Amino acid sequence: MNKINIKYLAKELNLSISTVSRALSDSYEISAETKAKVFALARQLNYQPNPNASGLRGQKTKTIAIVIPEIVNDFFSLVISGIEKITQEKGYYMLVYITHEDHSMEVSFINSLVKGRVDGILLSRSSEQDDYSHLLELNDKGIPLVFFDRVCETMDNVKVTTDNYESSVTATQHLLAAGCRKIAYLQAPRNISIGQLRMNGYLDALKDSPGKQPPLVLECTNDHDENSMRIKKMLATEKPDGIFASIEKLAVICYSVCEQLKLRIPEDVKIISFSNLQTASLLNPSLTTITQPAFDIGVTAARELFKRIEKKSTGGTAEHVVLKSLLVKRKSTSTR
Amino acid sequence: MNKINIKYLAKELNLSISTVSRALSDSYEISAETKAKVFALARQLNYQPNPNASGLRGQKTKTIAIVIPEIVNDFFSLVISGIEKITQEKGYYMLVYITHEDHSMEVSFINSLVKGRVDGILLSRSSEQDDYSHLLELNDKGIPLVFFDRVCETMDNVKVTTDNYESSVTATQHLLAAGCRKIAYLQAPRNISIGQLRMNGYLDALKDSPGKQPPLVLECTNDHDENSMRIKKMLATEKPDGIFASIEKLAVICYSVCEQLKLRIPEDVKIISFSNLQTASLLNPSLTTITQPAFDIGVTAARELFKRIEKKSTGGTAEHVVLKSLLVKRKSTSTR
DNA sequence: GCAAATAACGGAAACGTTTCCGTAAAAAAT
DNA sequence: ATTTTTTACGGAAACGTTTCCGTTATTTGC
Repeated sequence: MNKINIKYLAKELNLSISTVSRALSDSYEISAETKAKVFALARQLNYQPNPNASGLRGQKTKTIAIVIPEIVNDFFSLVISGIEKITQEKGYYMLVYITHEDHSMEVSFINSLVKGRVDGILLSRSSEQDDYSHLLELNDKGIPLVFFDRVCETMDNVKVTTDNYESSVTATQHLLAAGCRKIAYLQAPRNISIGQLRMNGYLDALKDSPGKQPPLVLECTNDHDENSMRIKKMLATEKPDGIFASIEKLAVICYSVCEQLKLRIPEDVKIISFSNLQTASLLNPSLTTITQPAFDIGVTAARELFKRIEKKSTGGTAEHVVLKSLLVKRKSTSTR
Repeated sequence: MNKINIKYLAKELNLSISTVSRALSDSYEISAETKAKVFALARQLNYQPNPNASGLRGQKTKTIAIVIPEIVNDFFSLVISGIEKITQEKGYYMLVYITHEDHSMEVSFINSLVKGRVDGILLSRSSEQDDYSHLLELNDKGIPLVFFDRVCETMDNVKVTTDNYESSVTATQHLLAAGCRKIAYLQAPRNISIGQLRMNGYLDALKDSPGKQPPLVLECTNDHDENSMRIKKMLATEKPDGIFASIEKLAVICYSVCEQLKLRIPEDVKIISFSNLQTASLLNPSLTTITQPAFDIGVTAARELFKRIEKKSTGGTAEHVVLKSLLVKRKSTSTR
């Protein structure tokens, strides 16, 4: 039924297959009149080249893959938006894969991509395991790979992140300036690359502070209820007057826990968090955030990827693009 | 460099190409020993079939497309999650396209898919224009198409929606029971299929109410600031004591506007909205919602799609699956 | 005015699968 | 003991492109 292929066009126009193909790709070898005729018929019949055939022949797919840990999350949604914008501009397709923070899913998915299903990959690592042989294989096969947000420090690929360390310093200083004397840091589970940077920012800011208050780090897990319990216990025993959540999810838990413990925000405890929550300003009370330029991260990462795809030079200058996050002050850290 | 194909395996094992291919697909024509040998080597060399080649030969792509109006939205994120779950189970890939509520983008994307890039399509319509010839073409070409949420009523494809009408009745009755005497309905822009159903529920609920209060419908646009202005004006002049937002975005605007006008929620005006906001319970005040089973919508729609893909019978029984939404009562409609 | 360059096109190979068809040997049926 | 069936495999076509190599005409160079 789908007989509108090059062969059909060729027969219809009394031309050879190669001529039609060349005409469609606007080759210089074809006369203007012939091109016009071919284009006219192609448009009239709504000819669309078979992607499998061109992909098979040219080893191109016009498709990129994006691998993320989760999707019900405004940060990743915004990143996807940004990537999608560039992808559409370039006329490419976007394959989405969600690892659900499961390293083995990341591995199996990447392994299924090494065979030329996509022209390039955008990746935010699931959990920061030491094992990244599956990613090295991509480099071996020459498939461009660009990291964003949760990168692999030890690999020599392009990375797009934000100024995690500096932002953490800023956030901590903001809490200090708001009068906090005991600031707890909620550490996100298993993601060394950004997690370590953020924590270092917190630690260093405390170290440089006038009061030199000792750090109070609460390690969190991937389990919501477990985190809730730990935070509740920490709030009850340690009684911090400031909380710095390294990820949004933990800040949200704090809100619930504070309500349970009848702790008032910001009077009893001030809260700040890395977050891209669209409704941050509508929360009760509105949440002070370090907001990452998520959309720009997507745009930038995609642009970097297409540079490699088009140049076909995967190696070489492995830049590290760092975008700036923004401190948005709201009521959860207000002094009154 | 990517020389690990069937031909290579065949040469290595001293077998013919066809034998290897059949062994890999577990054909009954191949002896157990041969299969074992082939599998062993394939696994050892991490052989992955070339998707373009199999796609070209078999007209299969192991890929589906999902087309949505936007992605920075918990409803659609959750739907994607559900779809992705099934897609992973089936070993398929998922192409994502965002139309940004632009009908022409929907058309051009669908047109680029008719040529066998995907085995099936999941679609939530952008704006409900009358023109759906591009979708009819999919049926002509035999590419399975399943609608979800924003469906095309007049087409004979599978549709997965929620009980929009009944939920709207419930929501309106909830406001009535909370004592509202003047309930405004915020109508979402341009999407007849669910929009009309939801509004009808509101209208009918009012009609059947004891007070028989007249309807108060505010038509909204796709422009945030414009909506904000209209809502502010409506609140100031009409002074409703209840607001029923047909989509989440409009409810969020109400929160901002109410703050500007110093209107207290729920004392001065109660608000209910269709919404899948994850942070609904953390808003100031927490928002009463009609919550759609977004994840289930994704799962169901994907299952329906795979039924058609596997049966290869696009026509036939075009069911309409209706899932139930849930009324979650929170403070924005509390009576005290 | 003849060799050389160019313009415009056709034939066919190649990409990696899957599958139709064929066929030798072994097993089963008569 | 011969015919028929089954088992297990090989050869080659086909999917729809792109591109390498020709091959004619026509134009250009000298």
